[in-house]
Amino acid sequence: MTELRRRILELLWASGRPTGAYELIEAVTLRDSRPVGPPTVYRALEFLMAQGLVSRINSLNAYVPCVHPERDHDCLFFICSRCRTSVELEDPRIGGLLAEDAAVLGFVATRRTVEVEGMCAQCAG
Amino acid sequence: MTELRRRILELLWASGRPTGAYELIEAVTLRDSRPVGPPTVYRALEFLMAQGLVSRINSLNAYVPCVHPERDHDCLFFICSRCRTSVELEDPRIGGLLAEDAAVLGFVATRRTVEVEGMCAQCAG
DNA sequence: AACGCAATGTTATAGTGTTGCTTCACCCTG
DNA sequence: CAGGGTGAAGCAACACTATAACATTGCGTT
Repeated sequence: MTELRRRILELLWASGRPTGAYELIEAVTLRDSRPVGPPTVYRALEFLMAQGLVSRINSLNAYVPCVHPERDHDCLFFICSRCRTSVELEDPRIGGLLAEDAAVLGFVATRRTVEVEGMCAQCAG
Repeated sequence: MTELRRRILELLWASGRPTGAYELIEAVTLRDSRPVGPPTVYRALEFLMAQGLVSRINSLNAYVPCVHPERDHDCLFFICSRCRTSVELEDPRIGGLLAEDAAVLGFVATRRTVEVEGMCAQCAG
């Protein structure tokens, strides 16, 4: 864990919502008062994802800090289209069903993406 | 359903694997011997998705024809990283669990993305 | 000092998607 | 048939997301 990587993780936590790579580039550039290129940030994100500290939300092209880095993440995301927040949840039953379906197909799974878009409780009123 | 939209749907079926928008642009351009711009293809894809005839695979930025356009699609995708094919499956139990989890959060779901990456039976040997 | 290695910097470019506006074809109505 | 409305498609430019290729830095080891 290096300075840059820690910084990006902090920025993600501080942001409180899924954050795009270019937003992070801008934020790091501002905070450190020096230009940071895309590859630098993408590499840091790649590292953080490999550690399970960050997840990518495919339907938004954005990144979020992972709530429970310690465990294997079976996590699903609920993404509010209104306020742009996301909630991460753990539901092992879903992983179980996916594993079951994969087994039927003879499919060897390596990664899962489960994302639900809609309106959060706050925004739905 | 217009000529262009039908053509794009045919190309997707013919391709047999998740296909990127720019691949489709190229294919239509070749087949019709005239240049087709991105907006044209993206609009057609949007239409086809609205009809439930096509789904977008977020983790690949690619599009696939939907296997069962008639039903509400609760579908999940198993995507082979080796041969680049994808298999669509229907498992209502997953939709059920997601609805349950959403209800706990007070979340009003509108769209789901469930994608599993790995190796298909053929490629896994 | 010389080397090896991992992380980061730099520049350019590839890939994906959208905006805004125009043009076309068709259908409807008078 | 003329005029007007509508939805689709054409077109140019641009915005956003991500990667390639190569150079540099810094640090630990020998």
